[in-house]
Amino acid sequence: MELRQLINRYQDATNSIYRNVNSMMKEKIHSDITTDQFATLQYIQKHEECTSTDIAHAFGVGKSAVTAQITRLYEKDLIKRVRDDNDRRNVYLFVTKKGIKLVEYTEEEIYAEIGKYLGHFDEEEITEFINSLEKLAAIMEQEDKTV
Amino acid sequence: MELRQLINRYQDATNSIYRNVNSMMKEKIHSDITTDQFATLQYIQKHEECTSTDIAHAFGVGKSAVTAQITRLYEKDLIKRVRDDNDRRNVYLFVTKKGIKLVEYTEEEIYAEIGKYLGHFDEEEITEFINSLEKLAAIMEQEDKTV
DNA sequence: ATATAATAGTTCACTTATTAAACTATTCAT
DNA sequence: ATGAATAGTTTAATAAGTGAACTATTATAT
Repeated sequence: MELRQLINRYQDATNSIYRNVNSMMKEKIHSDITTDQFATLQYIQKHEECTSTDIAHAFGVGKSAVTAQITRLYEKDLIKRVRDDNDRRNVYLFVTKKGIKLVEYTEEEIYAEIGKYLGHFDEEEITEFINSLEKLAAIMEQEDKTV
Repeated sequence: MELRQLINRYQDATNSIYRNVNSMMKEKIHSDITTDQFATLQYIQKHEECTSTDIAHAFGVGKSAVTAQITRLYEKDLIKRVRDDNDRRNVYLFVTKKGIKLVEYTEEEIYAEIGKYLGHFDEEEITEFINSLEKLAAIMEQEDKTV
């Protein structure tokens, strides 16, 4: 099997998955926030007390993009901004009660949906698959640093 | 292993891969077009004589988004729009010579890069991995239709 | 001790990508 | 021949991103 063909298959499959995950997420988010905003909210919930800079690194975007993003969440009362009194440059981010409710409810729905998909795979196939994904991710991160 | 954990691992890995692929593509596209624009250009090259509607379906976006997208490519002299004389509603899309050059050159670079990543996997692991990806994609497409 | 660097976050101006609705032009169907 | 359907575009709005300039604060180096 040729590299070129494998890459095309990889591209087609990941594009299709990406598109489907996105539209599924849109369906499951019963709120006026976008999938991007939900991803950021979810990140903040999983990394309480994180900063804008953390998010910028995690998502690979500039700080100004994050400011805009978290401002949208802030205006919807989904997150809190808490200035550090020891180092007043830092602003720590927290999810509000309203935000936690939204994340938890939406995650339930999304997990149920993904569970349905994964029902078509047996345990071994899933773990092998995720192991390969993680291996690929790790290689890419490394390759990035050495450049 | 719990579903929730598997999903988190899946999410983290795919996010990381998506981010890395994107930034790698940005590096490799030696032109003033975005990764989205390149993806559209690549699609047109692989599906010569396709229409805006085809692209809208393939990428899961509205027709007006595609009009905007292909207008950007058109203004950069990368594609041609050819009105069908038998059914003058249709506009068929073609990549110009300049566009073909850009796609071919960039694909070389991207394939070389991805080849480097895949060098860390053995043949069997890759095909298993891509098979699982395609299976997941197929399941999602189906699930979508039944809803 | 103070001037200079660095860091964290925000603002600003601009571009890209997207949506939904209204619109034009054309073809199909009864 | 009229009304419905289709293909594509335009328009107005929003979201998301960049990069540069800016504010405020802290660290460092002579």
